[in-house]
Amino acid sequence: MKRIKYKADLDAQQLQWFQRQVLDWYRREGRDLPWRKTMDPYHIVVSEILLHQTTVKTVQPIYEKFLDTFPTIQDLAAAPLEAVKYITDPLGYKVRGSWLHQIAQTVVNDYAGQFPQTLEELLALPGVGRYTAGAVLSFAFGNDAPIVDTNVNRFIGRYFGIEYKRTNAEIQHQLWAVAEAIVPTGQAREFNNALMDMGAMVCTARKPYCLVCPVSQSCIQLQDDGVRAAEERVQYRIRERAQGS
DNA sequence: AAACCGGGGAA
DNA sequence: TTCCCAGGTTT
Repeated sequence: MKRIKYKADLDAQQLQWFQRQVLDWYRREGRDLPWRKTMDPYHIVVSEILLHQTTVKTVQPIYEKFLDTFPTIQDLAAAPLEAVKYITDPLGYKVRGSWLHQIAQTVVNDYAGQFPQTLEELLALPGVGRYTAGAVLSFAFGNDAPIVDTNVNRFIGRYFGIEYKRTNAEIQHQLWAVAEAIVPTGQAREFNNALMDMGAMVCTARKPYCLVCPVSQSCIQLQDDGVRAAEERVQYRIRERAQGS
């Protein structure tokens, strides 16, 4: 795989290989998470907003408690804001409780309880940016919509040789363009989850597990780091394993 | 483009 | 202690 900046740089053959490797790995090693058992857009939105800058482990019990307390979007819309914040505030970023409350009221009052299914309408909801909108479109509605969260940002940034740590507009545009170009037709739900799990479990922020990465052989970042860095990375993980996780 | 919001876990 | 976490909004 060559270093790419635009989707025109993608080689169709190599892209197909990449998609296959990532999907196969996901079917073997992917995480089984509560919000992956549903396609209800209400459940998806709740999970995604709770997951903003918040770890999966921290969110899981809160997610269960939230839906247990507000089983339907009508329940959430009718609840007092304080009851919502009581559950969500302990996570930090305390504005998220009111975001969810407002979203519920908007969907119930303006959309007859049915979530909007267009990018534009979703982006108009409070607390819903490009990532969350893409998550709803792909996870709930099965659209071939891309997502770029911190995991995807890092994984495809490294693999395709994009300077993912820089936050300027051009880099972000490139990452989104690549994320959109690599989604396999009709498989966005599974593939987007796979990309996130790769970022969370293999292509980690610190000390990535290149040793067990299914696409390491064509990773630009690994090539740039060189053989010596790659070897050190492997040795680090071997020592770690010897000490017993 | 940079600041801001935040508690919690891992290194 | 620092770094990082399924981001988005405001300045």
